[in-house]
Amino acid sequence: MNEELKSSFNTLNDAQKEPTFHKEGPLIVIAGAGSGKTRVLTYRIAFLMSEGIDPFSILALTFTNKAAREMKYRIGQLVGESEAKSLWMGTFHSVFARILRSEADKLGFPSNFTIYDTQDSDRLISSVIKEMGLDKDIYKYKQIRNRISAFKNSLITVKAYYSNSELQEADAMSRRPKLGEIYKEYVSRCFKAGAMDFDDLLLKTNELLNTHPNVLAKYQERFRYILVDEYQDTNHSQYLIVKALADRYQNICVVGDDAQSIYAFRGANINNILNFQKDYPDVILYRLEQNYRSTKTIVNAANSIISHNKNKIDKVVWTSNDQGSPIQINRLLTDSDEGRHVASSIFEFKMSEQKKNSDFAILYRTNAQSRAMEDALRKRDIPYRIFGGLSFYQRKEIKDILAYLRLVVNDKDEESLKRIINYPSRGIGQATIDKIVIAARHYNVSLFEIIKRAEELELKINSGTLIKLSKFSRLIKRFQIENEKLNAFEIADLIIKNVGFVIELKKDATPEGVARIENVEELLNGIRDFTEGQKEIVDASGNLDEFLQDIALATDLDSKENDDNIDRVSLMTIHLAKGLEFPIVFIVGLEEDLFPSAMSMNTRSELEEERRLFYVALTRAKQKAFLSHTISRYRWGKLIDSEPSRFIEEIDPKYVHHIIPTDEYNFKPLLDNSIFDSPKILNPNKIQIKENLISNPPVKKINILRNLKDNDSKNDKIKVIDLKLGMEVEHTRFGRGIVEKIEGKGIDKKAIINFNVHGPKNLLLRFAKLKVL
DNA sequence: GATGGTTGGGTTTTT
DNA sequence: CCCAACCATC
Repeated sequence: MNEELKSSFNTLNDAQKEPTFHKEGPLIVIAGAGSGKTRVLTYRIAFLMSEGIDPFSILALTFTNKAAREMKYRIGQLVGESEAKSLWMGTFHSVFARILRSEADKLGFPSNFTIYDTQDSDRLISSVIKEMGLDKDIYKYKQIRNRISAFKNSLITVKAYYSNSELQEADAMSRRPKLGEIYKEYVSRCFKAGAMDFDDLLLKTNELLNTHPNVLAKYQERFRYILVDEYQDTNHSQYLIVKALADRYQNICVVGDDAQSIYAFRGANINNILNFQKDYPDVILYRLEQNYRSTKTIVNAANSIISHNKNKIDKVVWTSNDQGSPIQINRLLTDSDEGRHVASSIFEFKMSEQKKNSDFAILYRTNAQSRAMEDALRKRDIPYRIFGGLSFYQRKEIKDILAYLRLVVNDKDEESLKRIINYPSRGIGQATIDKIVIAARHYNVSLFEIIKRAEELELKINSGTLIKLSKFSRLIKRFQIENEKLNAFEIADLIIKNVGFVIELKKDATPEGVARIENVEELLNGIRDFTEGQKEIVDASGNLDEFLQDIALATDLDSKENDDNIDRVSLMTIHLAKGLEFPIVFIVGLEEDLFPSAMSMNTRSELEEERRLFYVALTRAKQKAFLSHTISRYRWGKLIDSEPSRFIEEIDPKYVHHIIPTDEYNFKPLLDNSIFDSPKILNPNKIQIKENLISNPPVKKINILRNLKDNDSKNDKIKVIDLKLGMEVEHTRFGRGIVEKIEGKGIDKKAIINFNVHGPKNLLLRFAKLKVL
């Protein structure tokens, strides 16, 4: 080992060194938040390589491709870039997709199989339900998709389903006796389309390893050292893959934290980590409990939250960092107030403490919450970046183009074909497609095969439509021929020009339409960059197959980040924030039914997962954490009252500081006349007691606004702007508009105002920031 | 038979 | 607010 490497190993603490230098045999690292588990994995791989182990025989499975890239880079810095390049590193999905492509023939799939995303799966399931003549209100495609996904993640194939009477009975009981048939048809349609969904990438890997002992032996020999990050988030299917591959040499290293298990909804099984010691009796368990990331306040507050969970491995996360400042809890009136509060806090921090935008993160439970934050940040001219949500590759205009590209590579891909056969509109409608579908089922061939041979088959399609079909099939065939000669960029450019996407999109001159054209340009630029990049890789061709494979599993978190260095605030869901850290973190929307989500309050285990999610959120913060909740929030375009999340009370009160801002518009007058009185800092428990006194008998849902109203109806001090029909008004956000309708009385008075730019809006006047002109 | 407008229903989290 | 299914029109 060279001196330089040796000295970098000395930056590890003793607890971290032990698993890093563990040589042979299974090990598990239970690592608390911020305890440097990524460092351990990185250094461990560097250590193995410095011991002379071939990087080609090391497999490291990470949770995101970005994490893999970063780790590879850091290992490259430690042991040399060229060495690090040969490491097998990536997500389960991307690593095994790659293996499946090279072994696809053994499973009867083409090596350039298509990967169906969730939307493709949904559409396929919907059409199966429709074709089977089932009631779509009973057989809801989303529920069916979730159930099929759960089956696949537990390795319950169609065959296994039919030999399990319990599952069948459960479905019969829930009025879905045909579920097995849908499952069967879905699987067979995917197979015929040469397509795998996300779950198949794992399921088929299991199938491959189970049914081909020679293939299993090959990969067991190759991957002599296997490392798995975020092991608490693996599902049964992933667990079995790892178990099979590690069986020969047992050099398996898993790292995880049961307190951060937040993917049970996707089939993650916390027992994988809890039972690891049973699977590998010789395992050595290491614990990393010292947190290097956060202040004492944050670490202790997080511990106090997680102590409310019953199901957990006992460990004590501690830190020798400073105490830090208390966690601030802010109560705001509405979601837009919450946005303003976050934006102005960031603004003030930047002024007073010289912080960069990238020091801040805003974390939320659902993607929909980003909007209020974006609006407020934009108003303050604070640059931001949103991670997740609708990813670039999921946008309609991009998916349309990708559908052409996918169809050219794999013309059996039914979902792609259906998507673009009449886009841009070429006069091939639903009735024609239905006939083609029937014929395809009858002859047991793909839809495209039928279209190619439409004229020779007697399909009862009129001659005009037949000509249109033949034109379409010639178009695709021409692209296929060109694709043999061209690289990804050239063929994509050719297709986009020939199909006339841009002309189609230019019909829409709205800002959104213009943005779509820009997205198409961005896609082309992306393909060009990809093609250029592939030239440097030895075995790569830079053709369309490779590009589609590359993007099929790409996420926003993976791709966009390194392409610009603009200093921005990060916005993302808590799920996406796992593994990341920020000096200052805002966790917004801490309200019952939102966080914890209304969907996860049925069982204790679901609630515990929400609590772990909150734990993850809080432990992202290095220096300061701000929590906020609102009294009412727009949901589905309606104002909904909300009560504070139970999680707020679960934090040990020693570490929190409740704040009611007084500078918010409309907020102070309300307070002055109400139960809140003057103190700025108050204890939420007190409020609750008072409310319960006011509204007798105690109401289950604490409705602060209603209580205020009752209080105020006596002295009637709330001022609601006086509007009359036809008045012209100005709104801080929507601009100018005309009052079209007024309804309700007093504090509940609402008005429909038709805004010049934003169209008609129904506004609650006690909140609306309106000025009469 | 195709197209476009309207309505009504549904929204957790992600590879 | 966004998407899918439905219905009326060309």
